[in-house]
Amino acid sequence: MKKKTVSIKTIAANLNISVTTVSFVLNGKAKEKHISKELTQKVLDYAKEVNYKPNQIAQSLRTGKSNILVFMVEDISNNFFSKLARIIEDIAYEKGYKVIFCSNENDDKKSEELISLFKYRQVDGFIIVPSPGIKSTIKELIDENIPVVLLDRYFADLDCNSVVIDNEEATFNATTHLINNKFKNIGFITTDSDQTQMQDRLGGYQKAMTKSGLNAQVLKIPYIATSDSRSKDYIRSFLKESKSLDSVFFATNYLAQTGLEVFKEDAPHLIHDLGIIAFDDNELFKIYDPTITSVAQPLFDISTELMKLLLPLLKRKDVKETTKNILLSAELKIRESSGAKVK
Amino acid sequence: MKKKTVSIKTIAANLNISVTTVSFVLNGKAKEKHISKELTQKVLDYAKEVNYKPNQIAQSLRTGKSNILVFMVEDISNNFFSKLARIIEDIAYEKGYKVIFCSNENDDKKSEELISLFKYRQVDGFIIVPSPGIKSTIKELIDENIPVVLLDRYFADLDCNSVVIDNEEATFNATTHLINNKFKNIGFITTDSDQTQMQDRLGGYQKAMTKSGLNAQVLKIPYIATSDSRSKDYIRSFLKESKSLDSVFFATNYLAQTGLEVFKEDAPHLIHDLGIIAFDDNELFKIYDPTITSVAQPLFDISTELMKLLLPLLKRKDVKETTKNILLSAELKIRESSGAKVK
DNA sequence: CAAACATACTAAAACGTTTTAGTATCAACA
DNA sequence: TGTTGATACTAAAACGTTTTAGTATGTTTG
Repeated sequence: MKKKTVSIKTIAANLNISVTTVSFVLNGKAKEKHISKELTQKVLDYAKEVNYKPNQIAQSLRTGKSNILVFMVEDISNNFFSKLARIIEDIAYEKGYKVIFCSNENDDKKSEELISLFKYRQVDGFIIVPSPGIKSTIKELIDENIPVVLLDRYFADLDCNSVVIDNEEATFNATTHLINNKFKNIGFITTDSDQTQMQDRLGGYQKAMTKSGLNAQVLKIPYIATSDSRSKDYIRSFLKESKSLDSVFFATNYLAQTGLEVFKEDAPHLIHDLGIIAFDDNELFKIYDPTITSVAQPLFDISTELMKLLLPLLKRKDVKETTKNILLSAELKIRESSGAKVK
Repeated sequence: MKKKTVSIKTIAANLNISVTTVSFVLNGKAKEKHISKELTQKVLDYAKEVNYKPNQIAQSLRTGKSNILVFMVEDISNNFFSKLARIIEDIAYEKGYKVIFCSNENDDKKSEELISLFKYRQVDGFIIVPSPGIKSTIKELIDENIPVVLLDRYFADLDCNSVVIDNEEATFNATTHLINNKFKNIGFITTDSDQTQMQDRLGGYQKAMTKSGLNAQVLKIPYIATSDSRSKDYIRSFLKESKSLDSVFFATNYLAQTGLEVFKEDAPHLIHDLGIIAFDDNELFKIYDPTITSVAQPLFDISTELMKLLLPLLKRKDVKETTKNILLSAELKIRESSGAKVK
């Protein structure tokens, strides 16, 4: 009935030895600390018998390590981030870390609150998709020697570990692919954001257009208008204004989704008539009609690189010694929607 | 340089009072414990000045509460679960709880490992999508007075809080909808699982078929074969064997995805010719061609009901007092794919 | 004027670990 | 014979809180 949780203390008491000895044995320091073979075995056996599990809270308090990592993204329900989360979860658990996920909605205030929250919760490390204005907060973390790796975007003039894809290369290649397929009036639909990933994506598109002597046609949707209804209106106007468009490049997965919805609602034929490329792949793109060409980020590589950066930092005394910026290439999944079916 | 973290002890020392007093004030017990207005204010002011944040690990150790909840699902990268996660995250944070997500892959061993892990990590409560064989593990949790709410499925003969949708009603209605639209040879593609949610879904389908005097045609794909390639083969055979099928009902979102892929690969016309319903909605279904009819689970209601059950338990002494089993209705999103376009 | 009560504050234990700085015993060496 | 060194073990502090059980005053009350 009164099933007391078994602690090191109870083990020590029941075996008539000190807690120190028990602790040493349980931490595998028996040899080093000159605990006899017999006693060591006795403790081990007894611990197993009573199913002893260390109280990790107590361990954390004493050691200052919580074995908890934070994975902070824009929105955990976004397919891209949840897929990453799944992979990171596996790697972390294998290494004895648990992961707390949270969504910052790309909002500075929320990001800062969450970071502060977890800092005082003594988490061991952060993987962060930073909102635009938290450079100084990130810097503080680093200065306090707390391991951080940035994901998806970074701050140009902040020396911080990061894993991002080569967005410029990706959109350059994708745009070039459209151009090679005889598309000429390629519209680029993006968000009005200063963040590196969006700037780079825009840059790659512009570079490809310029290189081919084509006219860039860009729609920047204010970030506030990400709510479906309003961004649909922006897209509608854009399509109306630039009547000559023969193809559209969506710079994020949710924009692609919204855009396809607009097509579906207003003029279904556009889905077949226009060339379409979406940034970020989706499982359903390959079974859409037409199948949708997309820029697929290497989920597995991103996750493993993130953890390859973060894990060593957790052991390190000085976090700042070496910072690395990993740049990965995205893969263009060429499907029907970018095919050579010019009007 | 030497930025010592500020603790209750340093506050007490600097103010020349006892830690007890500081603790009382900081916990809002000043009045109750007869701390004078002046001193109370002094402590409050000083704490703010030095930006004191309690060490939650220490608090947890002392109080036995971690303010951490576990949200354990089959696969956090599955759209259904990640959407739920996002909502639950918000509710939890608002109430001062953090959430650890984990994926059990519907595997008993992994589920048990994770539960054990978190139990000894002193999490305050669990939301669990249980794998088939962990009834006794769940029972142990309850017996140890640890708050648990089951999600999506449950154990028939275990008295445990749960939030599930009325799967039988949902598939009954959906199947009936197909029947009303003149479909007669309706195939039901599901997994070979004994779990309640799958049994109920099958049951609802069968009930509707029987009621209309139609012949049930069911494909049960072994759970092990959930890997794409093998389940595709099962679906292919099923379509070949039952040549007369005029419609298909997919019992899970990943089966729908796999099925649509098979159509796309083998006989694209089927997507338009067959009646199609998928269990679980997907953002892209409403922009597919044809748009796909689906059974949409009420994500918001499920999440809020889960938290409405769990939160009070966290405060309660005895978890077993009242257990509630919440049954929610799913919504049939009627779209083109189930329309009256019989061959 | 003593007992009772209210007010203002605190010492110290407790939560369950880890780790430093020991002690005690015995053998070996010189 | 006394120092050195290895072996086997432990007491107690520390991590930062919360909380129980106080103490020391001053103020009513019968």
